[in-house]
Amino acid sequence: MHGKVTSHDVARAAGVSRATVSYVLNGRSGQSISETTRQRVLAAAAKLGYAPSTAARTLRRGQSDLVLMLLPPEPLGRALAMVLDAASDQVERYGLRLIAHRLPASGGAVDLVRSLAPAALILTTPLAAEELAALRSLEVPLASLQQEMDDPLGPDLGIGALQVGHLAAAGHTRLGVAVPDLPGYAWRVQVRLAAIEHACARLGLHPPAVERIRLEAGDAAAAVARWTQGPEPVTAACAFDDDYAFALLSGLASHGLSAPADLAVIGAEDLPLAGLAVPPLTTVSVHARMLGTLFAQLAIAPLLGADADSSTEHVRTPDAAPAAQPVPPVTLVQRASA
Amino acid sequence: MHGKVTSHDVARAAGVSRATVSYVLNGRSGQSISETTRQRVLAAAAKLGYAPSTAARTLRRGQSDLVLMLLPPEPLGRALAMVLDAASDQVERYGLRLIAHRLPASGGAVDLVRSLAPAALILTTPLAAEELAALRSLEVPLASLQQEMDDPLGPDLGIGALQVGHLAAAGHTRLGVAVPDLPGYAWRVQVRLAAIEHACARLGLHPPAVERIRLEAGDAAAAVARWTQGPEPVTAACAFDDDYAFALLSGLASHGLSAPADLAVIGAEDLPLAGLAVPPLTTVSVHARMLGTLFAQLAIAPLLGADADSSTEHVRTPDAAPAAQPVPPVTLVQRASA
DNA sequence: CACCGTCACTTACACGTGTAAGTAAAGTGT
DNA sequence: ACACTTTACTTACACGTGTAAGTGACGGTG
Repeated sequence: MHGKVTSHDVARAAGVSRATVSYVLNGRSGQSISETTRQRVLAAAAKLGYAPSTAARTLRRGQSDLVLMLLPPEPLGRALAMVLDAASDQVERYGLRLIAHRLPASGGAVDLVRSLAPAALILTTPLAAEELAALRSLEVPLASLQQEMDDPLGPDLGIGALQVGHLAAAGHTRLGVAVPDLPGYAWRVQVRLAAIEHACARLGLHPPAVERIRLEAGDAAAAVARWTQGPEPVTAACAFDDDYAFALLSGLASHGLSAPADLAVIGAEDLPLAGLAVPPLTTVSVHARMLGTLFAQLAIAPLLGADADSSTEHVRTPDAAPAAQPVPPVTLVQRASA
Repeated sequence: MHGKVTSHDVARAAGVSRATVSYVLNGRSGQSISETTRQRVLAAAAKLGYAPSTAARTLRRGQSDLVLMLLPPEPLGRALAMVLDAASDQVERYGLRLIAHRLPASGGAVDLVRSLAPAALILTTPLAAEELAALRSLEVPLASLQQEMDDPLGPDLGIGALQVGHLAAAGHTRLGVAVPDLPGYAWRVQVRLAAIEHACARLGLHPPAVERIRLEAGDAAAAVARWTQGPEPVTAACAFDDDYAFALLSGLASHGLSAPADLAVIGAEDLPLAGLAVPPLTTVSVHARMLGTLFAQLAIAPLLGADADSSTEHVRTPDAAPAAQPVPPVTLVQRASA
């Protein structure tokens, strides 16, 4: 009952051959097993606490039952944490398991995937083009924020467009943008800025005034000062994050100003804290759980399609219908700050 | 260069036997290999892009090079995300890999560990006693927040004691505590409350007045009202989290009160936002990165000790000295709110 | 009674790796 | 010149699993 329990042990305990055990536990269709021995095997397996070795099973099948989620090198934000959560739930409905690995900045994703042989891959962080190409050539089903999301909503999920749209509808024409200047966030910042600039151009607004700040009152205050002074002041600002929106509110307060009168502020992510700010923060809510479910679905879909093939029929169909909902993954949450 | 590259392919390309490539790549000490063939093998492996199959290697060794970190069912907070980050860094210095798996509420940790055969285990979430016992009997090196941290600092890392100590030093004798009422946080809440109650008793304060609230302005305002009204009002409050501290500040504001005059408020976690609150939040900083490093070290240590044994000598010694620092993992950050 | 199909299994092999044991040639000591 | 160590490999096996192919026994049909 302790150390290692193999199917051989189960077979001996049940008084049958090892193959029989395998047939019983995997419910192979082509084979017929009498009900009595089937029960005997099941009982023996349960009693011994048998858990098949993923290593051996993976070696045999050429593919494991793990879905690998690659995380960005920077620490996870709340949104990504919930994506992980939801994806994990979804993946388990198919009898698979989700594991996450933080990708070091040095790369090495390809080797990991080669050696782990996961059933599917979920990318939540951008990769070098050649690394991505190498991954694709590995024939592992792959869902990527970088790529798959390119078409439907743009790689920033439409956050930038929603922010700009709301501010423009309120009559603002000169916008500011506050983003982190940390290297780890470079790609996401670039994507967001592109989306915001595109939206401004489409709506006929002036090009946005970008400020790269640290998450400190001083930095935020300086940015606010640069925006609000001068002949043609910025009247509204998009924050990269609710965190940065908080920083802007704090910066305003340190000048004796406040939102939305002196500067409208809109955040992104809808943190639990957003409603507690003074004034309550208008923000863009990211339905992270839904995104996670969607990602998992995208990654697993090819495995289901190949159900007819002999290679990957170990993927269970789920109990309840999962059906990725067509709800937009981001929505505006209007409060008082913009 | 595409699909699967096995050591057999490398051997053929280098014109040697498969065993030779294994000896070369694993740098076995007992064997002697001529420098010329060694280079030939290395070149062939690099050219073909060979990555050894973890499955086969794990099967052979009986133990994989993965360190498994089990995450709680609830979404990760910032602190835990940074623990993951740091642990991942530390583990990779030893040539191992860290993967994280979100533990479903239903359990099933034992089966996962049995089948994955990880080199070590890091628990960041409590398990049922019997499940923990089963894990321990698996002989996998295990570092657990639940257990290992019991002695040095108590399972709440000393956060509660630090909070109470600071408030007591400022002359407060009647304290309130604000904690979440979400079921997912039940264990952590219980641990924190125990620590706070213990600290209050030790310092001769009155037993704390506990309020279980949701992260909403209304709930927080009600809690503040119950504390501040009455014949013997609470004058200071410990929040479970900086999030809950923000909620308390918001609750105070909605009554026209403010910290620390009407109610001193102390948080925990030192979010980036903490310094941006009005007033800036006094809080307990958790050195999450250091904790992560420490955990990883704790988990890996048994593998290093067994270096003399033949079982697990594939763990590399790190390039730089890692040396878990004896710095306390939590420190007080005094700002204005308490 | 011979024949055939179905049932309920068992035997045998492959997956890719690490490593103990074997082997042939070259070097070394007396 | 012969034994004996050292060098530089190769051959062979085991890890635990999934599954194709094989094997009796049994039941039914001609």
